[in-house]
Amino acid sequence: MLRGITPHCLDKRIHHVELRNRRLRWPITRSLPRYLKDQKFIRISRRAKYLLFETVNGGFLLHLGMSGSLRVTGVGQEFLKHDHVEIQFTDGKVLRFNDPRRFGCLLWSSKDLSDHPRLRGLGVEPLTGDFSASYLKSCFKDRKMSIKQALMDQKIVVGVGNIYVSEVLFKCGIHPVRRCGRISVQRLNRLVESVKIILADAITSGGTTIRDFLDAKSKPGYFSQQLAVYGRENLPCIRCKSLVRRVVISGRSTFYCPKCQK
DNA sequence: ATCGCCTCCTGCGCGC
DNA sequence: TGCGCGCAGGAGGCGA
Repeated sequence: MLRGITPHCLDKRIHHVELRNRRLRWPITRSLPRYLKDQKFIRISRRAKYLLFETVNGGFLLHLGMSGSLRVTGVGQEFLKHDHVEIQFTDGKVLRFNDPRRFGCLLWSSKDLSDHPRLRGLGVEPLTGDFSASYLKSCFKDRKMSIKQALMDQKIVVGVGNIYVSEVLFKCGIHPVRRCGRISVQRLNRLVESVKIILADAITSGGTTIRDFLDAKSKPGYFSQQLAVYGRENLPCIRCKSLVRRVVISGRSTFYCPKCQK
């Protein structure tokens, strides 16, 4: 994602910004076109599920929600349904933000973006050394919530969504309703390993490649045929053939094998 | 402090 | 064939 966008947008003069629909999760500031005109993005980075676009005078956080996507195309190309923002560069390229469900957001701030309230208090990045069994042990100490909820808590670790949490817990053999504070360090080690493998896998197989950004609509980054348990209620577990169960935890479907996961 | 539940929105798949 | 309903997801925010 980041690598696909950056070469087309970094250090390019912004010629014009078109706001076609401001009503996302939070309204996009009306002033965005004025703020960005004649500026350049001097840094484009990522934190958790946010992309950070910075100019010398401020910048914005962009969250894709679950249905959002970014495209790089040429000026004058036909708009797609749900293209909400277009940023035109002086070289004739444009960046478009499309989000059918409008769960995403674009938040302008004139202050240091890394200090933004939306980023404050976020947990560690899962694919770094900060995410470890000892880290989880300290987070989970005296906590009663289920391991499923704990893994999806962005204040603990970022990037684990509802689909992948089922996959992770299946892979390491932990029951989704198990209390997080009552898991041995040995099992936490397996859990950490599973998170890293599942997420790295997801990025490789479903993550958007650089090529996808040029005039192609990118699809959500997961493919149901590669999911081991998610969505497989009453189908045989791929490991032991027991029937996969579905439970609702904090309002979200959760899938697990009653025999493989304890 | 911590946790459970509701909410936003659109597209899709299902059943009638 | 067509319509309408219910569900799916990330994460803030509120009430208990």
